[in-house]
Amino acid sequence: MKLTQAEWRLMNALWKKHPASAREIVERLPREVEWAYTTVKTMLTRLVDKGAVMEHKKGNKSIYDPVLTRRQARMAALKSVASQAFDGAFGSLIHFLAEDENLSSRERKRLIEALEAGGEDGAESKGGGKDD
Amino acid sequence: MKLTQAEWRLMNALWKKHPASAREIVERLPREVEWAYTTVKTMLTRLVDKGAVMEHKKGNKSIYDPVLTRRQARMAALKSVASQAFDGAFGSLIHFLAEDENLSSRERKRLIEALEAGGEDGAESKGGGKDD
DNA sequence: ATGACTATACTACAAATGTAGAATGCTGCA
DNA sequence: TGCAGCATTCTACATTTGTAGTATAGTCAT
Repeated sequence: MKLTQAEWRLMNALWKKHPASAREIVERLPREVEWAYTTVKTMLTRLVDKGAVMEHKKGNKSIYDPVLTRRQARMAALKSVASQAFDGAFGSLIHFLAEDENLSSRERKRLIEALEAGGEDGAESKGGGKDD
Repeated sequence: MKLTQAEWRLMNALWKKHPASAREIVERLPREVEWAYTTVKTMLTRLVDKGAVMEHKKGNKSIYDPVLTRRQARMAALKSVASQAFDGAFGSLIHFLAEDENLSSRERKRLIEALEAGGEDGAESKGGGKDD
């Protein structure tokens, strides 16, 4: 499931806390984003059509929940970049990043740790992955 | 400079070897991509308009060279994903990848090495980065 | 020269994306 | 019990993206 720029904004707001009404979502959007309420509604409808979001009526008003998880969306975004820009090779993407000289050495250290830890399928896979 | 999916295809073909004529580019596209010659021309024109490619007339025919380097394009793509999907934090993006259990431990090892090596601003910054 | 190609330039058009207004309907309060 | 205000639904429209056709013009071999 690929999200567009505008859709990411919406989804980010929804993932923050849900279920949420359109009104709540509007309020949570970053300051720079000044969308009309109806704009948000339109996009929510499109997201529902795409199956990324679920709509549920509480009386006459709609509340929304994500169906697509943040993790899934992130994965999809990265896969798409990898395939376009790195010959589909994830490794090559990561390598590119690892070489980025703008990465601070603090970051570097933390990453190395994450990499070392990530390998052992210990804590992660047992369902504890916070997903949305 | 952000490239679209189709533009990535063109640019990938152009980066392979340049300068190149539209005809040559068409031929280098991956098999699945069966674009009409004029389609490629149209897109090349758009890329020239965007400033990603440079056009140079040799007699009556056009030959093209990338202006945007592969490295730049990759950076831009990753920045865009980071900003949309990872709160703008590069580190967080990398972290996400580091945790991906599908990463083989060979990959993992290579990355750790790259990270350890990448820190020392040795060979890289002195202009040796192969760019396109 | 003229015909067969090939290249370029211009135009077209559908689908996706970003953005929002107008019409209509509910709802709670003065 | 009617209106002010918010929600929902429909419709609209500009821009970007993907894809290609047509018309025109240069070129090379006969």
